[in-house]
Amino acid sequence: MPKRGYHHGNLRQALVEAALKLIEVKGPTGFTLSEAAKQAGVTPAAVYRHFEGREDLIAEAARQGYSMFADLMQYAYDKGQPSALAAFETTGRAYLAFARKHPGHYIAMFESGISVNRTPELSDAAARARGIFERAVTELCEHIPPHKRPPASMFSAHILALSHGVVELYARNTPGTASPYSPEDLLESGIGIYLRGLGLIEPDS
Amino acid sequence: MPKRGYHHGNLRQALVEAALKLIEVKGPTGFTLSEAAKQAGVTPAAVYRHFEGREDLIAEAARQGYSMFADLMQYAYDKGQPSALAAFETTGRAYLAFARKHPGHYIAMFESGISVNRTPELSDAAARARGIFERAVTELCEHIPPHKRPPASMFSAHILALSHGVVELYARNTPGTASPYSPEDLLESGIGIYLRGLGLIEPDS
DNA sequence: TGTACATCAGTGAACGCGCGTTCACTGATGTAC
DNA sequence: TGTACATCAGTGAACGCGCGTTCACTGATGTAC
Repeated sequence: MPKRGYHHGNLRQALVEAALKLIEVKGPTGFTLSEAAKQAGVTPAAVYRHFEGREDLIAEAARQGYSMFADLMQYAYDKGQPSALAAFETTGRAYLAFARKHPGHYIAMFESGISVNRTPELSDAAARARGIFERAVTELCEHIPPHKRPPASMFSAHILALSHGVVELYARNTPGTASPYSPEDLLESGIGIYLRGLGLIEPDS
Repeated sequence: MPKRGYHHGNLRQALVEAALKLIEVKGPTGFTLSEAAKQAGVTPAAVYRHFEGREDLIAEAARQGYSMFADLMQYAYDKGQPSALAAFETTGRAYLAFARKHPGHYIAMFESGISVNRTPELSDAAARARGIFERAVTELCEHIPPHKRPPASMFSAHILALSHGVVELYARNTPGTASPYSPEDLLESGIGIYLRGLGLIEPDS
C-alpha cells in the first residue's frame, strides 16, 4: 500500500486489490464494498471517488483479470511457436496456471455474475483473451484433414469447457470433491485423449 | 401449494420449492430465507419450524437435487444396458438434461457453496449419484485393453469436468458467451472425440 | 356425540447488524503569482 | 522563496433497507375421555 503522492497514493488500485483478496477468500457473495474500503484503510464513501459503486469495482477487477489472462496466454502461445501443437498445449496449461495463481481474478471473471458486456473496457479485454485462444486452436485445426476437421469454435468450446470444469470441480479446495489426481494432470491427460481423438497426436502413448 | 392437513399442509416442501425457484432466478447469492418464506405465504419465523436456518434449507434443496439426479442417471443407465457404451452415453446425456431441466437444483448442488458433507443425508445422496456414474465409467473401461486403459476415476473426472464446464459456460443464458452450438451438441461431440481418443469408438466418423 | 385438554405449526413484533449510498465538510496537495 | 488560492481525495455522520434469527404468543388441529 504505497502512501506516496496524493492522499492515499493509489487508492483505486488498492481497492481493486482488496476486492480481489476478499473475493478469493469469501467468494463473490461475501465481497462487500464496505469491507474492501476498510481493508484499504479508507471510508466506504471514498470508494465513490474512484468507482460508480460495488458492481463497477468488481467489473474492474474482472477487467484486470482478463487483461492479465490475455497477456499470459499470449506469452505462452509465443513460447510454443512455431509448433502449432506446442503453442496450443502451453496455452492450455496457461489457463489452469492462471486460475490457480489468481483465484480472485478468476472468480471475478467467471463466477461473479458480472456480464462481460458491462463496460467496453471489460468487453475488450475479454475479447482479446478469447482471440488469442482461438488463434491457437485455429492453427492447430489446420493440421487436421479438412474432411474430418471440427469447426474451430467447437474445438475451442470443448477445451474451454474441460478447462473450466477442471478448475471448478477439482482446483478449488472443496473437501469431499477431491480426486486422486492433480488438476494439472487431469487437464493435461484429458486434453491429450481429446487430441488423440482428433488424430492430432499418435494413438499410442 | 396444497392447503390440506395441518395448518399449511406441507410447508417444508413448499419452502424447498420456493427456495429452488429463487435460487434459479436470482442465483445462490440472491436467495434469502425471508423471501422464500414470503413466496410460500408464511412468516420468516415459520421456516424455523422445519429447518435450522438458511443454510439448512439450501442443503435440503441440494439433497433433493442429488437424489433426483441419481434416479435420473440410474434410469438412463438401465436404459442403455446391456451395451456398456450405450449405457455410458445415455448417462452422460442425462447429466445435461438434468442441468437444463432443474437449474435450481443444479445451482444448489454445485454453485451454492454448500459442502457435500454438511449433513449425512446430503452426503449419501451425492455418493449415490457419484456411484452410478462411476459404475457406467468402470464398465466402459473394461472394453479398453488394460495396458492403455486410464484409471476409471480419471476417466470419470474428465467427463464430469467437460459436462460441468459445458453447463457453466454454455447452458446458462449468459449473453455474450454464446456459442453457435447447443450445449447438447457440444457435450455429445466432445465426449465422442474423447471416446475416440480412447479407442472406444471407431476412429472415422 | 360432546367436551376438555394437549400439541405444535405459524404469528407478529422486535433485535442487532452490516449493507450500499448520499451529503456537506475538511484539510492536504499542487499551482499561480 | 513566500503567500493566497483552487482543487479534490477522503471524512464522518446519517439514511433507509432487508437480512437472519429470537421469543412469547395464539389458535387451529387432533386426541382422550
